[in-house]
Amino acid sequence: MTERPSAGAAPRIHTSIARDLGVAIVSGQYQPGAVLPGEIEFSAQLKVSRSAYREAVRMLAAKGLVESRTKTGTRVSERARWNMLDPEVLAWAFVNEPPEPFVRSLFEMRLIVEPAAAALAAVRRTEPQLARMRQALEDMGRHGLGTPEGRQADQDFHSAILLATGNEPLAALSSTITAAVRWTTAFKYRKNAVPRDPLDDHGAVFAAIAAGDAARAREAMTALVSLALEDTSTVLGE
Amino acid sequence: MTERPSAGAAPRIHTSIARDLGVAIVSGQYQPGAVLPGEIEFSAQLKVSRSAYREAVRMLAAKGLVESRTKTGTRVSERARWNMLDPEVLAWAFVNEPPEPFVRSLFEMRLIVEPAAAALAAVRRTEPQLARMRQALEDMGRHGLGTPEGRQADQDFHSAILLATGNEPLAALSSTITAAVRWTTAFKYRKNAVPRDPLDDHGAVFAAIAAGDAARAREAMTALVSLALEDTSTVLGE
DNA sequence: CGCGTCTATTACTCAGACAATAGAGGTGTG
DNA sequence: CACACCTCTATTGTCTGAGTAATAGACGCG
Repeated sequence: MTERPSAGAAPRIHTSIARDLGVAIVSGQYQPGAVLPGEIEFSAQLKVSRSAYREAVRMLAAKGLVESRTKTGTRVSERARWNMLDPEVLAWAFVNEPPEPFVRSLFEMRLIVEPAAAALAAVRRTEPQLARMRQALEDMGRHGLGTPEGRQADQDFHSAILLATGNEPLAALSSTITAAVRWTTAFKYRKNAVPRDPLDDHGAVFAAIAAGDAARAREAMTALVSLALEDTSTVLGE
Repeated sequence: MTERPSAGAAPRIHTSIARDLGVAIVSGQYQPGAVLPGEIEFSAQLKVSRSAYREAVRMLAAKGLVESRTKTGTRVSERARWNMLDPEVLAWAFVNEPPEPFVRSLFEMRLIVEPAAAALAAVRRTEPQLARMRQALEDMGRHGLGTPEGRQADQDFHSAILLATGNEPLAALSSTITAAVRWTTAFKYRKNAVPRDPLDDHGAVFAAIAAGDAARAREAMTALVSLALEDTSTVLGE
């Protein structure tokens, strides 16, 4: 991308409060249906002003995690209302170790979306988009997935494909899927389970997209995600 | 669902401000990169307090529509950062007539996600989930898509299938897809283009899921969405 | 012409008050 | 005793006004 994601942003209190509360909620520390302490009490407890606390709650409400009503208070929404596709919510889910079925669900979603996206991208990709995939692939090879640069390149590769579908809602899944890629990859390396080098898999996808071969792109991407799931499964202890 | 969606909620100022601004942004009234007027000026212009205005901005920021930084001000984010899968953002996009390629993209996404979801649901659905689909189907038949009740039943049907995949991230797409269903259906009827009765298509999907036949469920759902796209296409003037 | 410094602008944070709402519990009436 | 209605209170919502912190851009210096 054109700018670094986590640089230059000063730490704002309402943001960090939202993050802390969000993590607590998605990790089950506050169960759905539970009501948070009142604004005055809770904001005092957190040592912040009521305004800052309220802004944090508004952010969580915008992501579907909580609902506020007068007199009733602010309560954690039922899980079905959570916006799990929101990149931030997904990131919060990976702060603590997420439950194994959840990780599996993410791969299942990737297995549905990414092969189809690769097929579309094979037909619609523009030259600059292709160049971006090539660049990402090259960076992956140079740095390896052990380095932050390499992982960034991995995410860029997947993101570029979704972007190349020319489908805005699909592209919106890009941030979700790259987040999933990021956390699962980091997860694997945290466990010191060094997997196969996935460079060949990525290369096959790229070749198919470059050739404009939709069917082959779909197959190659299916293989890629399946193998990534296998790698992760061994780490999850199956 | 267990509760009415739009009932019992008192109109809160920050919510309506967020809605108005959100609509203005997604409809292109504020271009990406444009900076909004300063907090003090803009809140005065909107005749609300700074707190209410700020809470509205926090909500928009949580959905990726704007970014605030000191000195720079609050500016509209680039479209790629927008969380188009957020149900509210999607709803805002349909307040004004959305561009035709966007509607088409939504159907393209549904064509990717829903058949796969139907296939999963055919294998994993529980008896209560099946009952909910049956109920929704029945309601659709009784009320017809011309009535709000019938449309609600249509959404419930699609929602129930996504829920029955047992995949939480996929289920999160439920609110997005039902929103898409809702607006495109309303759109068709607004144009007085009364389409075929889609009840048979839905019935075929249900039968396949009830029978546990994943392949047939996938095909039936593909047919359903394709036909819905055709109906919408004629309205869009092709 | 490059680079550090200064300043003005902007969002951010805080504090305290009042309004509006909804639930609880009491009250009156049949 | 049952039930509808009313009041009362706790909680979020809204407003005002002030002060703080960060930073983009101007400015001056080497």
